[in-house]
Amino acid sequence: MPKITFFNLPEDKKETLIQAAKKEFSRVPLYDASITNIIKEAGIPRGSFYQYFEDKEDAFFFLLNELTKEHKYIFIHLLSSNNGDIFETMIDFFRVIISEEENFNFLKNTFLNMTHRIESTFSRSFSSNERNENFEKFSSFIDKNVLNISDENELFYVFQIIAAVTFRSFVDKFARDLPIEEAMNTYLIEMNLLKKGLYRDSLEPK
Amino acid sequence: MPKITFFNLPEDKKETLIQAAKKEFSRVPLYDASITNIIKEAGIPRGSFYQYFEDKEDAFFFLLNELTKEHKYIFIHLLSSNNGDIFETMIDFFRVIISEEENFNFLKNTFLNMTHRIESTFSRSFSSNERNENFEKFSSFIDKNVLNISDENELFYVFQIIAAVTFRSFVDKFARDLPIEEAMNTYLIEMNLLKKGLYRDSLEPK
DNA sequence: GTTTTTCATGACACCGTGTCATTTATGACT
DNA sequence: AGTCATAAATGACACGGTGTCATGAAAAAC
Repeated sequence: MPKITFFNLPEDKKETLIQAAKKEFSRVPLYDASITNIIKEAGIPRGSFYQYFEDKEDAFFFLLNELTKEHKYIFIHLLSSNNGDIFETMIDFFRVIISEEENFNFLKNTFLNMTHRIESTFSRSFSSNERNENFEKFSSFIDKNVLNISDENELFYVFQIIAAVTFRSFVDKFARDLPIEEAMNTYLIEMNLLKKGLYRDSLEPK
Repeated sequence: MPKITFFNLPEDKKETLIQAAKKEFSRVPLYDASITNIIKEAGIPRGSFYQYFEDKEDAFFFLLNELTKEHKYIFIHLLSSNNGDIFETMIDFFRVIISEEENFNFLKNTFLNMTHRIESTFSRSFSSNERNENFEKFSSFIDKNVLNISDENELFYVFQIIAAVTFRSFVDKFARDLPIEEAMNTYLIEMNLLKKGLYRDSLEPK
């Protein structure tokens, strides 16, 4: 978390700083980003940066968190407009994220360098890798009737699977610079395979 | 790829260097690793390191590639002993990898900092995110009768899905330091969900 | 208007990387 | 066994980036 000093900053200076950081993290991934570039862009002295943030990571995760909050809002909205259908929601959500122009390069750098720590932060937007408040909250919105689960417990694993495949699809989209429709087609195929299952039931062939 | 000079090295010196690098990359992930530590451990001057490798990454990916070759060998062996059943094979494979004592910390650091580049390298052991020779080769070993696919083309996506979920399970195991049996249980549950499908067919309720 | 707390600033110490000029080893050819 | 050419070894050093800290300015409190 940024230091209190950062939050006390006048709105415009804060915004300048945020934009400068965003620009640098859009240029290169976290580990290649340089504080020197950020302060040059923002026009502040080096010492000030450390007045506001612990370090480079602190600034990065602050931005990522902000972005994630927006995504979470979008996700909940979509879930409700799809009447709790998790698959339809994921498909809509996938399209929204890969269509974002504003954050394209930031997202690209982030997805292509998705450490576990980054993934955990990002996951908060639509699922979670731990059973926390978030999971409980989302869980209540989900239509469980259409899911092939025997108890509430299995829902957690269903989430995990969908999240894993979705993450991978994001990475693929950015890594291979797929056009939106091509990424969507692939994602749709994978979601359908997930729905119907990968295994053929030997009792009812075909 | 390491430079020719490295491969020309006498076997024992090469081995010393490999062990030193492995030790450093087991201590910390790629980006935190220091060449200084590696050369100190190996007892060679700084300049020599650059005689052998392009840089830190070069050494890391060399090690990762070596490890991946072993994994690939294990995977093919398991696939054959399971008569081409991809699910049984993955489950055996998962257990083998998380049980490795020798490379535990190296793997942990690698999985928790799985950039796209690292994932691509690692993927070569059991699948691939591109349709390359590897995929074709593995494809021929797979028993497609038990899979719920209509054509050879869908097999690729089935692979993608299984790989995504498996990766995520690896990361989870290392991130939460799960005991082997607990990680196995979770993995089994997820593989079963993948097999039977996440969606309930509304035409045949329950 | 004085004291106290908060914020701004940039020089600097520190550390790691990658380079390069110089030295040393190897070994082929005569 | 000497000359030459190629390959390998070496460590000092330049460069660049990070984080700190002492000092000064500003704001707020009283």
